[in-house]
Amino acid sequence: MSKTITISEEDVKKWHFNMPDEMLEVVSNRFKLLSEPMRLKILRTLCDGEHTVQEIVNEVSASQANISKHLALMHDNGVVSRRKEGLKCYYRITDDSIVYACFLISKSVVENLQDRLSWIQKVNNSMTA
Amino acid sequence: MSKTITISEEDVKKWHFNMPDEMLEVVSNRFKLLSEPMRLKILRTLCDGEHTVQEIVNEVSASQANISKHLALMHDNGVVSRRKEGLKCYYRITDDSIVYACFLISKSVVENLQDRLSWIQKVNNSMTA
DNA sequence: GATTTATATGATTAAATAACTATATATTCG
DNA sequence: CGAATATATAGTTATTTAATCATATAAATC
Repeated sequence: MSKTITISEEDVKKWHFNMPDEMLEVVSNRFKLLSEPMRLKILRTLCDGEHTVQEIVNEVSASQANISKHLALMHDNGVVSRRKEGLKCYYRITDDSIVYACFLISKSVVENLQDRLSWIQKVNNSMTA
Repeated sequence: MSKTITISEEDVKKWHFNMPDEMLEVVSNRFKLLSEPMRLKILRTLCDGEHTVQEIVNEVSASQANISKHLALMHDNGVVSRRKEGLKCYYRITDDSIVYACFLISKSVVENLQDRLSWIQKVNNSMTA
């Protein structure tokens, strides 16, 4: 039995009616947090559970300082949580809904690309016909 | 009967395993597109159907040039679609999954804020007790 | 065809920020 | 205590980009 998340059209209606400008600012910040490939790589790594900074550094091949800054930023914004054990520091994704959102956006992007592809193919067919 | 979208844990697992670096770049671009308050305001306006540029300008109170640029950017990326009728140009949201993602992210942000609030309240209670 | 209206586009400026280098902190072990 | 290891943090630089102003296109109306 798999955990699922369901969003209804009413939920979305609520979004559009209840969202004041100030809230949109906060939401846009969260989107900005997810708008860096490096941070998405980190999140992809953290998808299967907690990892140390070093493990992440090795996985995504970037400098330790860079990874630390990205982790600090995401931690400040509550996207990842931290647990210290001796010298090591374990990071994990705070809330799965972030990953769900990543999935949704990816899906949307792929659908866009497919739509364009089918147009190109139509044009291509009519040109080679 | 309401339209719903459902995401399972398996979907998310797929995300994390199938997502190559190049795809993460594309996904991060989509997130970047949603990381501007002004563009979220535009999308909030477009939630209830298509609107002309002027209608949007009036709704979000920004300059026409600014709105036009944001709309052009979102159109280039397939987030909004366009329909011209005489002098007027009607924009609409191409794919509802964008709005679903906005809802998910908003939900996540609100949950974060609530968690913090409950901590603050605990501390506050213990200090005033 | 000239004017008005709706939208788009170029150029400029100011602000945000990712990556890098160097350094600091903090914990473990000898 | 001193050395080694793991992580965090300043400071700098280069790049990106949102907003603005001015102008261009393009359709409708007189």
